[in-house]
Amino acid sequence: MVDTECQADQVVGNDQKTGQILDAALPVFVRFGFRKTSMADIARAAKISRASLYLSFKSKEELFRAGSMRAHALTLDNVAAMLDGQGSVLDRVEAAIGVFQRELIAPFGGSADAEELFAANMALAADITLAAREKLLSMLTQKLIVAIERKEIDLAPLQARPAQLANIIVAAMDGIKHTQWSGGSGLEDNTRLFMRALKMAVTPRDGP
Amino acid sequence: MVDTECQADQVVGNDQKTGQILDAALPVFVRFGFRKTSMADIARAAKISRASLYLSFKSKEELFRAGSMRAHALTLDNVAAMLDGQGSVLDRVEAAIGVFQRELIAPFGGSADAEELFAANMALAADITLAAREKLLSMLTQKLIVAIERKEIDLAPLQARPAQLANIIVAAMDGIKHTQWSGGSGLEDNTRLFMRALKMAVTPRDGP
DNA sequence: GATCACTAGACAAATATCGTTTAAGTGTCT
DNA sequence: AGACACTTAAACGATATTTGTCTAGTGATC
Repeated sequence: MVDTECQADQVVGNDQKTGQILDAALPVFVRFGFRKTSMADIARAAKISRASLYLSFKSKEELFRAGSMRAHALTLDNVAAMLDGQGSVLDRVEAAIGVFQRELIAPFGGSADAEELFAANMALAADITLAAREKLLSMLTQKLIVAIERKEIDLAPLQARPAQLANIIVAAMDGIKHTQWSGGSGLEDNTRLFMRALKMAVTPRDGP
Repeated sequence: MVDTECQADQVVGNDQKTGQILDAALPVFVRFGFRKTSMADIARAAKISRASLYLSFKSKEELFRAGSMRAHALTLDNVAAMLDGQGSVLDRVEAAIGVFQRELIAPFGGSADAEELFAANMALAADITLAAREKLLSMLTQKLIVAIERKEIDLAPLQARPAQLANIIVAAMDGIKHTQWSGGSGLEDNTRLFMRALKMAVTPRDGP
């Protein structure tokens, strides 16, 4: 599909210059959407010339793809950090998903242009988004497996395998997100409610 | 310079349709600035066809002028209400100026596009902005005169006439505004500080 | 059925943007 | 000084978008 050779370099901080450009470009994209954001806008935000942009990225599309990739990579780092933190598995999972939501969904939250940016992302960088979702899924699954081994949670009553559980968590998160876009109460509230229910379902009972 | 015949009709609620359009258009202008806002954007926001926009406004410029006029008119109404409220003159003046700042300055606050919108406003609707400033000035002056008659304040120590005092209040507000645009602490804090100082200067002393 | 308010769509002209190229401007290293 | 890498402003043709106008409708109300 897409050549991944040069992209990996431009994701985080490998190339310092591209990183700075993307850091400046992302807020502009978030604010104006893809279509209304011009290369001149990005150049101004990054405090370099428009010509220099084309030294680092060969098109607006590639720049956007790199930006999307960077945003996803940085968020996944933070998600991983959350999963390695303190507390019970499900608390950490909840916190991790909170990070994922806040950093990749909330910024575009609700406004009309959010749709455009989301659509552009799917049109130009669907593979990146899906890959990030896969990564999130595997990280969650891994943590769940560890928790099961430590008998911190028990999936037997649910008759679910770890990957399945991780799957419905992410799916629910996604569903809640889209619900909220059509106007609802709180994005985080619904997520927490779901996690609370889940926690009750998988917590081992010491009793008979 | 500018024919004021049809403008007065389109300011507040005289023509209901134009009012609805402007209410929808103003946030779009505030968000994207004049240049990046297209007639299609406004039509979408107002939930009417692009063609219909031209039935109410003969150009994007005229629509913007009408929008600017409406914003100023509505704000001046609120300012007048504040000036007719409770409390001492200077408290009411402070509150009124707070309204003026919040509704006409803060929305465009600080961001890079604010400059563009402000510049567009001055290029296309300078007369409206200046007229609003005149109106504000005369309203303040009127209230100060009444307060002086009631011996609520005393301008003699300052050796200032009411119009002069109103003038420096508005001028200071303007200066504070521009200072804050270059990044500072609080717009309202500085305004309040100024008003506090002013209050001490004009409050009559009962003593010897 | 006539009238009214509105709309979708097409249209030329004006404007904006994209991506490329050129020539010149930086500063650094030898 | 000269070679060098890096950046830039300016200009370019090629598209793409926006503006403002116009026509041929649609649907509701009288």
